[in-house]
Amino acid sequence: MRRERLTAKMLNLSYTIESAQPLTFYGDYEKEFGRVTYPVGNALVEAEFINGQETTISARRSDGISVRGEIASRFRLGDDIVSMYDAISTDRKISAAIGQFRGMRVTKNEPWETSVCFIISQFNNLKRIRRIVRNLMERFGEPIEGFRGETRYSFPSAESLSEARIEDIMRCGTGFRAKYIKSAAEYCSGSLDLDSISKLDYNSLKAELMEIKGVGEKVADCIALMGYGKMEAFPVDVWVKRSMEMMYFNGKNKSLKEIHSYASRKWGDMAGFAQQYVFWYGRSNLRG
DNA sequence: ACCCAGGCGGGCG
DNA sequence: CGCCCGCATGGG
Repeated sequence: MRRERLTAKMLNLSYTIESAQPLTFYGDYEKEFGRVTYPVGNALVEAEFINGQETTISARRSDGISVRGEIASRFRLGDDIVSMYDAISTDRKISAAIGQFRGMRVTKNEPWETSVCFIISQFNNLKRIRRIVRNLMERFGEPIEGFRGETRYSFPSAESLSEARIEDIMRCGTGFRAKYIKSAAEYCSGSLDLDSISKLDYNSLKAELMEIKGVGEKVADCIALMGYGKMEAFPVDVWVKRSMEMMYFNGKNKSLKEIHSYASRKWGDMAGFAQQYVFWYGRSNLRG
């Protein structure tokens, strides 16, 4: 497979891959090589990131299709990253977060895969989310031969998971989320077309997503942000709540509604980009 | 042993 | 609307 090259500025692969996005859960990241490998449909994509003045990306995919579109879309290479940083650098607190993780990008992933990852994320921790997703891929995905002869797996489709037995889904370690996965798979392989709702505006999209059992406000915001690229979405989990309270409310307890409206006023249509920094900054520095 | 994790559905006032 | 509870599982 021929490699293709792209360039990007201010793109840090480690922060992007490690910061609890879908590629954190189903991508294989080899830090020492700056290389990430992940399935796209039943094909495999490999991308190596070489840091320099700009970041050079050398990528290939297993099915012979040009990989450029996939990389450009996944890592949002068309974004004007300078003006995005400009838009969210509103104060010293967020600037500190940006300074610590400069180059961390919000990725744009496949909606179904994003939905499953964040349904699993509820009341869970990063390590377990990753293991559960891997188990689902091994059990319900299709095997793909890796670039070095190793066996990897595709992300299981909604159709295949809709036919799975709950107890077999549970066997992947999903716990009480198994019924949500099964029901979401039935819904998304049946009456809901996740592709067709991509044209909706943020609020309508979020409402549609919340019709999926197991998808509440936070998960819907994660799917809107990382599955549909809605940068105004601002998912508030325990870490974002904690961080926002520390950064902007003197550590005082605030409701989700207050945090949402504050973030929306402050960062507007770039709130989701800011959220990734608030989240990862808080989780990295406040933990323990 | 106890507490927590990128929350949600359901029931109640 | 807001509040409270239970929930599978594994790691600290």
